[in-house]
Amino acid sequence: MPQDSTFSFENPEYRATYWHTCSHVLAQAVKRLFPDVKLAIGPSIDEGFYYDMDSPFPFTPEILEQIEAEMRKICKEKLKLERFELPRDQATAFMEERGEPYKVELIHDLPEDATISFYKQGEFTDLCAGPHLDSTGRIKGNALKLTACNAAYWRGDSSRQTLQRIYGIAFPKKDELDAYLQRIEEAKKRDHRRLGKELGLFMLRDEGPGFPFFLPKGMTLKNTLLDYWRAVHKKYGYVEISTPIMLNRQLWERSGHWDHYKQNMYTTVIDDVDFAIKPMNCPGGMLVYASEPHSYRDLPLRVGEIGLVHRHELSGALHGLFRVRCFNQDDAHVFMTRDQMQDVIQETVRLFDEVYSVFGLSYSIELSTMPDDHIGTVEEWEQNQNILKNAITAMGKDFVINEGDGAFYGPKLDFHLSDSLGRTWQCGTIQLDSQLPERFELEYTGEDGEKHRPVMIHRVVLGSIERFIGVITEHFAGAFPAWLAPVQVKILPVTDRAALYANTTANQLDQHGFRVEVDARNEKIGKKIREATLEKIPYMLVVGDRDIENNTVSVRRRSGEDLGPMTLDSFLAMLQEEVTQKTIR
RNA sequence: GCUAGCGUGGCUCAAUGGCAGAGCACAUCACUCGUAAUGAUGGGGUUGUGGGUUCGAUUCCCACCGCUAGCUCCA
Repeated sequence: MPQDSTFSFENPEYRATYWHTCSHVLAQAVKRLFPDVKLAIGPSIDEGFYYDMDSPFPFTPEILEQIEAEMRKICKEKLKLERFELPRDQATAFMEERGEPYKVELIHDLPEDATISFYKQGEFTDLCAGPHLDSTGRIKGNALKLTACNAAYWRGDSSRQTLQRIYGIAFPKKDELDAYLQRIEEAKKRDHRRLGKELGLFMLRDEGPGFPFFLPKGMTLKNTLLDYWRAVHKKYGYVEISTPIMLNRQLWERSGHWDHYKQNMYTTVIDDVDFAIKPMNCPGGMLVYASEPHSYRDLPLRVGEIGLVHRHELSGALHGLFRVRCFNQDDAHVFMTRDQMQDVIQETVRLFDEVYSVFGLSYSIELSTMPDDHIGTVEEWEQNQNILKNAITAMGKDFVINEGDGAFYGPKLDFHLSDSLGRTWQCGTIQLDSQLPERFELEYTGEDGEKHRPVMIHRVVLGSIERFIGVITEHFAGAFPAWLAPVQVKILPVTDRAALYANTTANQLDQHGFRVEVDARNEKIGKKIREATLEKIPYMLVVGDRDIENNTVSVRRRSGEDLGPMTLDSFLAMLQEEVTQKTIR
């Protein structure tokens, strides 16, 4: 591939090609150093590349350095990459001869009419569809780094061979690699597990793996978030309920969870009857709907629930607040007639837009379609998928299709928010469901006086309150906007003489509903400022003799901005405005 | 669950087959100070848990628990 201006590293296709060729260089280096290692697959990914290999020994950091050095050599050798094709039987023989069983399996599984192509660079040849750079000399050896080595299952199947995956990253310039590594370091600093500990938000203990404890400051954050959630939902016409955490087996059989979700459910026996702790809120919600008759005039009926659910996740999947075994879903079920579906979905997306914009979070939408393990007919699924598609298309929103990833009861729209590490987290979801109303025989009386079956959506905006708190902790690097900050104002008396004035000021702020603390320790003002800044408290009020005399407070932001002395009333007005507007600064 | 690595005061981290240490935090005392760390003194640890090897284990070995990275799965 020629390296002219159309093939800049900014171009995603060129970048993928560059990284893909890097993965071949990686494989070549490993084969030179360790001929016994068997090669599996080695693609480019969003950030860099990897190669899966079957090795009789683990790749230690020292070995990775050796491999990296060999890769640099290969780049310097400027080996030409040459493509050639072979018919299936010759291709198989070629890889069998080289002792590459994984490649043989890949060839075997290629479609009948597939072109089987290879890329050769020096003594090394790999099965590959391409494309590739024209020479290993195109790769900048000193801007290349192997970043990790981890386990991966052959073909992503946990019942098959565990392979070792070597990850790498590469750029055309050394400073771009340095900037990338710098960015990873920065991201580590805002890891919500670290900040959660430093800021006293939550903790995890060996006694309850995956079951987070919320500490006073984290609880304030969570409650403030929920206050906002309730206000928004009230505006959009929702009512709120709460359903039990544990319900009997019969209910879960009726909902389908006992058959489709049991491996993730915590169960127990009470008075010889099987019970399950709810992994989802829907069945309880169905019982509430079914508890009284409904008219078409009530629809759409929007019923919200902050529901605590428990799911038995694999121990290796647990990750701070991002992946836990018990969490609160900001759930809601909207019951409606079939012809209200499009409107309700659009209204829900508008609600999502409103909420996400408050946090300054961007998202992308994924449409997940019928999985293998599903209930309901194919026609119904297609019809429902089209309703979702049409609703968002009409709003001018883009989406990608995630084939076969729907819930077992219906297709869904997933909203993926981006975090500071560039990872995306599924938070919001809108799931269409005509199955549960059927199973629970939900009804409403139509205009015609006849009984009809409603349809419903399950939807969450924040997804899991816990995960969302993790996401925004990283997003804001712990410096929450004033409306959310667990402590909004810290009052810092300069000397003991200002202690009384500090307390009076604190009381006034408290009476106006602000969250305030006083740092009355016998420490220098510099130290108090330093610590309040590290605690990421939005506003510091320094009060000393001068302020007492002039009846002022000296205002400083956590950013270091010194707003100077002002009356408490001016400060109150400023803070009130910032909190009401939910300003991000 | 799988593969690899890790587990030392509240936190961040040293050290060693032979008396377990530092900084921060905490407590006490002095200092009363105006925008990112005042000083001194002191208390605090069965080195994740249980076994084993050894004269002696925090260090070596085994099992279990938990954590980290990734795979798988997912809000």
